[in-house]
Amino acid sequence: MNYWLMKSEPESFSIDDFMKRPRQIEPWEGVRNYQARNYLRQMKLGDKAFFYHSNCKEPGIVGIMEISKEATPDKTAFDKKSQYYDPKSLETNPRWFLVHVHFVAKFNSIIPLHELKSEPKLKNLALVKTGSRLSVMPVSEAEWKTILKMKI
DNA sequence: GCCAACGTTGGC
DNA sequence: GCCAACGTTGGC
Repeated sequence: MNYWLMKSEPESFSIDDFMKRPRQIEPWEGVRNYQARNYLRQMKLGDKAFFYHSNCKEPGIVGIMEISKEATPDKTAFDKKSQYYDPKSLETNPRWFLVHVHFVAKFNSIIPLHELKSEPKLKNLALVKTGSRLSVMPVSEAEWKTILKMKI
């Protein structure tokens, strides 16, 4: 099994929004970065991912989700009315992909970014490297376990 | 294929 | 809201 970390801005989609969804299966739309896209395409059914809140008052890891469907074309790229529309992504040759995820757990408390940064075992995690803007990134099994131990 | 200009991300 | 550090675009 592979492990991942995926960012979401809580103002558009938070862990609480995720919990409230009755079927709790969501398309992870709108990734428009090639490196992140390539990671999405590597994801396998049953892989687990940390849910990370970005661009907010308290950035950090807030829970866990699981990949419920492997990569398929992100159809919002074909939709002129979508904020994620990309005229260069053609239905005959899609540029952007998404995975579907389902909710697994919300942590009792956030693991804040500053704690992740101060943990030496996580120094290779893309998230804590200066200037990293990746919204989808791999997490090693060792890093996954380290982060789980940081929960209160 | 270089690289300046521009747009975006995301912590602070 | 600021702005550094990125990624992308497009002229040449």
